[in-house]
Amino acid sequence: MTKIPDRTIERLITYRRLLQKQAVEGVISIYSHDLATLAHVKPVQVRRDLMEIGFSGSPSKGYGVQGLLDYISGILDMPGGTKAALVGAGNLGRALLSYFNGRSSTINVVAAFDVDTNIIGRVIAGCRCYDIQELGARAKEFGITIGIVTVPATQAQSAADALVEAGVTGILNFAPVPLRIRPDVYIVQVDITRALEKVAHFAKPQSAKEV
Amino acid sequence: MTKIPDRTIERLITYRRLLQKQAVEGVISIYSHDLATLAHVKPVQVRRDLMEIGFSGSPSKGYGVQGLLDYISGILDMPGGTKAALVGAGNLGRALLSYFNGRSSTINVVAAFDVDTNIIGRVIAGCRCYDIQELGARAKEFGITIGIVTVPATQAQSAADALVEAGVTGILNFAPVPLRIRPDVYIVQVDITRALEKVAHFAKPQSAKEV
DNA sequence: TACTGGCTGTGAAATGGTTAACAACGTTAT
DNA sequence: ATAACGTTGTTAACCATTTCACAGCCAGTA
Repeated sequence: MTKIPDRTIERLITYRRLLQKQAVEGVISIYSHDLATLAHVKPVQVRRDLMEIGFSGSPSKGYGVQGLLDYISGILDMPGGTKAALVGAGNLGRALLSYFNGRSSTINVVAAFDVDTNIIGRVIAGCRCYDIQELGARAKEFGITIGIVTVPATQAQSAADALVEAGVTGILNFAPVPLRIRPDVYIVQVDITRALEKVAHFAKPQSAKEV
Repeated sequence: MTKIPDRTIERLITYRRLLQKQAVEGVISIYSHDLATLAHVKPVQVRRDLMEIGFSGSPSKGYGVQGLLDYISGILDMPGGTKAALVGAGNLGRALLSYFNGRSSTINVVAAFDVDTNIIGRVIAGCRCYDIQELGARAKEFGITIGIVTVPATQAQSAADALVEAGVTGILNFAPVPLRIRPDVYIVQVDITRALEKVAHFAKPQSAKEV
């Protein structure tokens, strides 16, 4: 199979979430048109995405919900699940721990790490917080493959370096700093300050009717 | 001025952040090459972005740091600053309140709203939490123009509707649900669960050497 | 002054992603 | 059985964005 584009993967994740809801509501099959409406995209986009991954529907029936769900999960998920580590158990880190935990059955945040001795040893959302020094050892122990960075900007690069050193192959970075990392480690930057500033800009009255 | 592309705005926000750091370090002027390195983009991308907004540098001197900073801020910021409301003062909402507060001088989260009577009345990061019923009144009182949605998925749509009703022109949505809103209200979706799943997918060993 | 080097500014090409348009097909109704 | 309908699968056109390639310019140098 050729490489699936980044944007398509994002939409597949959205489709899966919507399909899960449809499945529990007892929907057996769904048209590209309906899935598109739910996902806020055009029907042809849905059909193209499913073509991309090689999933076929049938005319007059649409796509089988359960079949499509399993098919997408087969593409997205790591068999056996994914174990993640969170580095930086401050306000944001702890909130994300609670947020992520139990939301996905296939991705589990199994350990948190920090430098603050007040936090080390605590258990947050069923997840123990260790000294950052132990990252390498615990990563091996738990089989951690991805890392979540929620430290202050000044420490983001070294946190990322430590994660790479510990063998992770993907990093979710919440610090507002572009990370410099080996190209074989996949990075997703979630820049919430930038997102807020973006909203502020486009919400300006001018941006709609600029001269 | 013609409309500035979405992606360009995102980069301008990044440039500004990097330039601020350079400015305090005493850097007077900077080449597209250097700014590009800091932002993890190509030099030509920087030059094209600055061309897009009509800012000129000089050969052999590069771009004036302070001048560029002011120029970008003039484009991005609302004169007089932007007031935001946060709806949903749960774990994530409270963490974001602390995170945003004091980070930007031009965007202030001035009020939080929730339905939980245990939370209403509390002050988090210098920001009082009101009953969601008061949203309309407080929005006018404080001059709120953008909203941040951090409620559970099931209530995201109604929270967004309430914000639009209260007159906001932009929404930053953290709930994993595509919002259906008037097209003149600008929405930025920050889907952290999707971001995590995306990392998990691309961190799969297979995704590099798929059959 | 005339020359050189390295930078900016920008038309043009390339790339990546989205949308239009339509052929092929299964289901239903006649 | 077959015609009509509405859907899928897909090619080709389209659009936005990025990148290339190079002209124009400014400072420094002989």
